[in-house]
Amino acid sequence: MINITLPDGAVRQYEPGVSALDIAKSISEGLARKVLSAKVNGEVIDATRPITTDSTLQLLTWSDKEGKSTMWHSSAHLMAEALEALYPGVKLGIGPAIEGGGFYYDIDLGDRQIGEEDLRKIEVKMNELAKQSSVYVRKEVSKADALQYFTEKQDQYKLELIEGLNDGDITFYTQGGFTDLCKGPHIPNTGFIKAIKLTNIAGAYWRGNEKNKMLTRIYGITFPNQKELDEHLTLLEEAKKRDHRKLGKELELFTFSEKVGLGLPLWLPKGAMLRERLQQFLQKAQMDSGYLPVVTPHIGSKQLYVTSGHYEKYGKDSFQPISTPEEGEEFLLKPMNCPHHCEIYKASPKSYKDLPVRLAEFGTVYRYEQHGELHGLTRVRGFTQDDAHLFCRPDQVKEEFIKVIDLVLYVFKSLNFTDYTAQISLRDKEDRSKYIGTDENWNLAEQAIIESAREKGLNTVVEYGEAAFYGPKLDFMVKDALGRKWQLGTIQVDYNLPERFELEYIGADNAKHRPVMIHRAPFGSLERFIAVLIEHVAGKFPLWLAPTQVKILPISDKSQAYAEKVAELLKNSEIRAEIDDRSEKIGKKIREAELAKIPYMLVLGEKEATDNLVAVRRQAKGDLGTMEIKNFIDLITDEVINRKPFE
RNA sequence: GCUGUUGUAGCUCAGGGGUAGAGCACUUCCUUGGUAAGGAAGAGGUCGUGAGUUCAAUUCUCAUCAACAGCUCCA
Repeated sequence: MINITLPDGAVRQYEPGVSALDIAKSISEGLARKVLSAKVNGEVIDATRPITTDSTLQLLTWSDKEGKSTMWHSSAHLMAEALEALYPGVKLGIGPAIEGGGFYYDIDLGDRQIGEEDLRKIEVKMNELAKQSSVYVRKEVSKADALQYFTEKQDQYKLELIEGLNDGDITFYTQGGFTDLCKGPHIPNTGFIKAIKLTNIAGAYWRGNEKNKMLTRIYGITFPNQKELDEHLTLLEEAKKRDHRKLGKELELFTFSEKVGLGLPLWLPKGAMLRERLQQFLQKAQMDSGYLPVVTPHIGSKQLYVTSGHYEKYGKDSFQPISTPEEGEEFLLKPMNCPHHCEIYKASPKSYKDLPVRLAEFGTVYRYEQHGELHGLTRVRGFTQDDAHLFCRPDQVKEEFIKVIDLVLYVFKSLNFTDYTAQISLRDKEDRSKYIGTDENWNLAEQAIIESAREKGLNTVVEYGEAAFYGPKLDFMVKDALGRKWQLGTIQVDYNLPERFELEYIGADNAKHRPVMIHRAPFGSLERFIAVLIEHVAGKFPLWLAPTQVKILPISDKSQAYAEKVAELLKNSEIRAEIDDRSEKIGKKIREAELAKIPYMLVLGEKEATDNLVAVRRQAKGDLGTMEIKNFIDLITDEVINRKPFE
């Protein structure tokens, strides 16, 4: 007998060779019907695999992340089965579950093209196959057999995958008439898949390489019942309503113009006010933390970027140099502020007592982004970084780095960004050719980041190959309405630029030393930050940021004079208020202010004018009753000072 | 840049081989109304751009530009 330890600590005894599904059945039939896969000694496997030794066991169902993942991966196989049935000769690439939910399969349809109608047909076929409750059968195969199978099938993609695998590690899974190369795990049978939705078709390069053939990727998602699918679709609809591109237009925050150029946002008055609020907020925090403001031009001589190394790395993929008409001098639109700041550092000799020097600038930069990359405000060609560069002594690096983490966390906290991941972006483990600088410096920098993040107790993930070409980064990633991840705050340790610019300070020993540079931007860029902010708050900005805080709604033009008086009082208290003096009914004025997501509305009529009161209405909440003007001002001021969220 | 989808009024969208329509917004007039849409009239578009097919193209075909989804990229 073997001992099976369950998550609650209970230990049960079974015959060797028992499966997770058998164990589930021994607990309850109901549970057994829900088991999708199992975690045995920390490894997720088929619920039907035999367990032969003492083990810990967690039964995975739809409520577990890994359970969902198993279901979706099996759904990808089900889709592949349907595709083979509908389109004989289709070649299959890979078909995994996706982290954010659902699955895809990359396929080569040859000369065939498919569209939306085809997706519906495939869904029908999948449903038909699912109903057969075909069992997913696992089989270990030798490399030779695996190669032979897919050679007969003439599937070069699978053959390529098998070539990269070791003999002995290869398994096939078969359900119904379909067999795929797969390491598993899978759900017990296709009958678990009750609701299917294929969402979209897109192109994807084989193995993610631009030089390879582009395959057709079909995305889908499945659920154990129709209700959950419907809920999921509703949720997607809701998310689309929070899209910053849609809200940016509706709330008149920003716009784009083809004539101005792609990816070059135009900030409208309300958006500009929001932006300025954020800038002032961060400027204040930076002033308090010993940063010094600097201002640098939007272009810099090409030589500046040759020195920094950016020209060699990105010169070809940048806006090309602009030249003077007579002398043929060459300048680049600045794609980053660091080189300029290095030259500011160099403007005067530095003593070790001067360090750290913290130079801050809201620097607008221009980068050539591939056409297909442009995306609302999150990926643009002209944007403003809340940039700063800290020049410090090696012994100050960690302390400074930690202070920067604190600043980023302060910013995130002030804006209620609680759901972020701190990503430690290091060099690619194999390919180091794309990085500049010595191994020694890289190791120092990577070490500094890892230690600082650990000391701050950040919840981190390490990503190899995500470092900048000159140094490792600590990136703060936040998701948008649709769950796509974006990098906002970033902190980078850099030993390279100080060398390239020959930055120095005189140490206590009266000798020259090289400072270390820290790049940091808590927002990342104002554009991207605001985009994510809009989606997070669904356009309902906290009062301290709201472009218009109060809309004054006189009931008729008899109350116009009183409305103006109230507006004046609010203005004196630095409250951003507007009067809606149109000859419209109060109901309509309220409706429009509600839709514009204005936090507070003041309904002013003859009653209020007589008693010197304001009737307050809160967006989405309704009538709050009347109060003294002074009390209303206090209410607003308190909410602004404490940076309360909208609720 | 690549694959696919889309492109009609300021916005959201309908239509369709015989040179265009709705709602909202806008302008004017009437209305002075108490917590999510008062009424009337008016103005507004060479149907993304260019070419081809046709007696005739906004509609069909091709190219091109842009947006969207994904891929690749992201100093």
